[in-house]
Amino acid sequence: METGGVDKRRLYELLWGTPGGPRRGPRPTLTLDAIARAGIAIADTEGLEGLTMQRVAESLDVTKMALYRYVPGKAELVALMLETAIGEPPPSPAGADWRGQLDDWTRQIFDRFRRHPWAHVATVAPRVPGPNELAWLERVVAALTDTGLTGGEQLDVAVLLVGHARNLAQHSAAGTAPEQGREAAFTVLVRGREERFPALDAALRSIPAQPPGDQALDFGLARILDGIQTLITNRAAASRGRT
Amino acid sequence: METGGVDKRRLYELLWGTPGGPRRGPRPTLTLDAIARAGIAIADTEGLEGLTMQRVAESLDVTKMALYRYVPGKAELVALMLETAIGEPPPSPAGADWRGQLDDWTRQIFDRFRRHPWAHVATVAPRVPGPNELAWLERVVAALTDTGLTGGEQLDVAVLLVGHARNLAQHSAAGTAPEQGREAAFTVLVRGREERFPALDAALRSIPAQPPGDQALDFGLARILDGIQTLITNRAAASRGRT
DNA sequence: TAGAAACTGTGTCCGTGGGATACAGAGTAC
DNA sequence: GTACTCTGTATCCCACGGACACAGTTTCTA
Repeated sequence: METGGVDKRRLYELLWGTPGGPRRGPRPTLTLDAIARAGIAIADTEGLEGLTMQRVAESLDVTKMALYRYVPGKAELVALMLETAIGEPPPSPAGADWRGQLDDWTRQIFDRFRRHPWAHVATVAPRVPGPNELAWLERVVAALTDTGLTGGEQLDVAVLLVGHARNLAQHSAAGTAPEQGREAAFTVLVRGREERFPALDAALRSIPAQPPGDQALDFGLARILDGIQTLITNRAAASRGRT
Repeated sequence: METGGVDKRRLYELLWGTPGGPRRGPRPTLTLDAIARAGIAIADTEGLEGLTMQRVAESLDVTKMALYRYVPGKAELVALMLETAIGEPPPSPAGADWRGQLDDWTRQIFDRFRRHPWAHVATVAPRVPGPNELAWLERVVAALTDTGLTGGEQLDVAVLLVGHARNLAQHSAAGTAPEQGREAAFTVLVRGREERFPALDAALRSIPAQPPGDQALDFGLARILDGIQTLITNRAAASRGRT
């Protein structure tokens, strides 16, 4: 249960360390990558609660304790899984402006989070970011270079976008459940209590059916990008006015 | 460890049920509210990992198993804690337009999430919303009535805002740690690898010092509200053009 | 070429935490 | 007063994370 204590020193080595030269002793039968992928496979289907050192070991045909030769503990394993699951960022769309790049970026990372629902939980606690995670961040900042935004604002945009993608991926994963989306649950709860939630009742009634795709992702992303657009435009205007 | 299985039937009764009439047998020594508050006190200081049925029971001077007379399990306890910790939504600011209301709403719920960092984790899994949670949602939808947005869009706005507040509350809580904010950690990692993360390096260099307050919250919130503003304006213009 | 050193995988053990179950006492309805 | 029902408790079980000592294997060195 002790998933809170993370050995930062060893975790850094795990994420950023190089394979290293020849070593003495018997050859390792496993690799960090194989362990991470085995863990990802389990967590993808059963969630982080179903992720057990025992089960990871079983799927690799080793004993539970053998894993501890590679990974300090479960918390570090999850961190490694996260870095592997996110992977390297895909190439930016060629010839796109900042808006096109950020739009694509957000959908790409949304896709990663949706494929690995446990990643949301894994990213809640403050953590040591891995190379892939920093590479994704680099993309956002690079897209915003020369837009007039400060460095801090560029990072704020990244926080805003990844937060939205992560949040909506969670909703999307929840919608996969047989309960047919959150709106249905809301409707059931509001029914019979319309006088207590009048606006909510009206809103729910106006929704024709379960919207198919990632409508909430699109909606929020468009609002956010519009808002950034406004800032860039206003700042450029102010800058021109000052000179 | 079995925190995944939630008894929806009993959870609904727990959150929405009425106290009920006189019962036979000895009087209960505890109340649901007292249990929830005891759990909140523990989780606020030690996180959900430190929340143990044993510890909750100890702080109430009862046996661990006594709690199971009130709560089906730990998962349901956390759900009850969440509903209690969020509480009823505060009154809307008088005379504010939709933007003022949503701005205030977001900061209020941000405050709740910041005071109870475990709430982020507790809201990851799909769950049965309680009366307080629905009341908060009602506020957003009510604020957006008569803005021209559809019911679905009003809900999307709520998702967007609560996601942002929750996301930033997590960052804020992480900043409370002695590590002095995430930017510092990024800087350390980027140092020596500037050729790999050039844009990120430039952005980090341009940040003078740790910004004091909730700058990222303000930034994202302003962008989101600007984006909603744009949508409302454009739709109103289109509507006028059509008539 | 023979240790010696270092590393890997394993078996065993422990602490902790969630939860089931059976039971004794307390309070209420008839 | 008696039967019924509800409460709190004591005891038990199992799953899981992790420590530790040991045996086997490979490589470096004398």
